[in-house]
Amino acid sequence: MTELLWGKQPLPSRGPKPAVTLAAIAEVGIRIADAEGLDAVSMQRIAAELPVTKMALYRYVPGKAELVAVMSDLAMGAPPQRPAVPWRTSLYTWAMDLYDGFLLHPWLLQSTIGRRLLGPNELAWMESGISALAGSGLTGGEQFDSILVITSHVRNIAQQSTTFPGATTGLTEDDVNQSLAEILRTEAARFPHLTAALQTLAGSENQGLVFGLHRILDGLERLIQDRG
Amino acid sequence: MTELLWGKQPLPSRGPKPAVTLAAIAEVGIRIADAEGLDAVSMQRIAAELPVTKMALYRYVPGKAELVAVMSDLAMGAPPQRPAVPWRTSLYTWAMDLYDGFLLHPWLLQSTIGRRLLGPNELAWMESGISALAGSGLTGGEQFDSILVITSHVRNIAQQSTTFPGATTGLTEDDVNQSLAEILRTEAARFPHLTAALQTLAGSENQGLVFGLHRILDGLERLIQDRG
DNA sequence: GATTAATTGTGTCCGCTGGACACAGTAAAG
DNA sequence: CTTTACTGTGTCCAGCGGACACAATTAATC
Repeated sequence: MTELLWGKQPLPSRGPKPAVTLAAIAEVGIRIADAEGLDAVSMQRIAAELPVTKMALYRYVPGKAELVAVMSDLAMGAPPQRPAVPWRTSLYTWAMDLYDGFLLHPWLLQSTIGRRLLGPNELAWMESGISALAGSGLTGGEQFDSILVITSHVRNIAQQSTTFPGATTGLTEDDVNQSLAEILRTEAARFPHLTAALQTLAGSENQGLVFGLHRILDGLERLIQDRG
Repeated sequence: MTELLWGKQPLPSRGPKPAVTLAAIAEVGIRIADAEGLDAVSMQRIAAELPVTKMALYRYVPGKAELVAVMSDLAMGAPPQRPAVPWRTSLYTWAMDLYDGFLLHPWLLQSTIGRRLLGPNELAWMESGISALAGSGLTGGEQFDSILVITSHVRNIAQQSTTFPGATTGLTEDDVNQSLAEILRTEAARFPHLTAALQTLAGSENQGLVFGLHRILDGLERLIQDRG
């Protein structure tokens, strides 16, 4: 599996030339996932857009799970190179870059959950985030935990804001709000603080993203200052 | 759908008595998901543990997605009642309670992602979290965003720490670490800061959870103090 | 050059999934 | 007693991931 992700496949000597490549297979999968969601990606579907049949794909990848892992690391891409700036600015930009990536390939939110082996691009993203905190005085573990908190936040905001084909329930944000309003019309007594909070809700684009990001960075700042 | 989640089903007058109930169906689903993961939950499987056939289930629920939604809100349960304490302590406990819930039913991490209609229990959790910030001086939107950040963090930590049947790739944390160590043995030059951070990594149980939680709460504290 | 061994692509088959649909049985209202 | 509403069952379908045997192709070896 690690060999697949890192492209360290020993190329065979004998036998017919392969008709396709793992990268080409993954790219087709990415195209389908981008257009119709991760659920639309099936071995049949991928093979249909290549000059091979479904079963031929299993010569390049052991199973669908592994293929999705390869697709994910490929779609993630390398993190943008940014000039060296203070850690706070650097992490802010890093988070925004990450957010952009998730908007570009929303299915990554599905495919990169839970414990998994890390590919070169995902590791490069980690390296990029960690490097911002390299001279901060935090321990290695704290650096990891810090970028983990930021990643979690970015992920969940992206998950909420994006409406990507196939994966969600097909509900618009208005549907949810309308359902909530209807419920609170009859059950407001059970949820007083929630009802009150909804009165003063002025939703603007990306507000949740920057709000949470600033709170996390404020918290990190306090820790770093206490250390220094 | 809202009627399903909130149990507002108009009970019919004529016709045969239903052999089961929606709640009973959902409970069987929860038992299966707890034991074997969400992927093991199928209509066949549920029906096999009930005195009905698969197709009879569709008399109680329109489809599997809706059933999972009902299961989720039911398994979530009501948030524990806690005594009134300062907002910071209250949110800390709230986050820990949430974490415990996710460990109890790990599949909730799968089933409660993305935009969805809210059931009574999930709404009660929100109410409980919001109420901690009711007198803090934050706006309603800020209160929402605050508990959203905390929820994101708790979710992602739970996702990482739990090894629940069927859903994950079946990798242990050692597998991941070993793969990482092997990669860095040959590719350390590409990931210098990451390699350095790994040197001073002292992983202890729940460290990531409390670390991130304190950073977020520190950030909120600063905002609240600035307001007051 | 002929033979052997390794590798690729194909076709067939399987169990499983969610769900559509027609139909028979049951209970209450008229 | 008839009508009406409702429940449960059996059959059928397309699609999924994948196991497996088999033919075709190519390079290394004798």
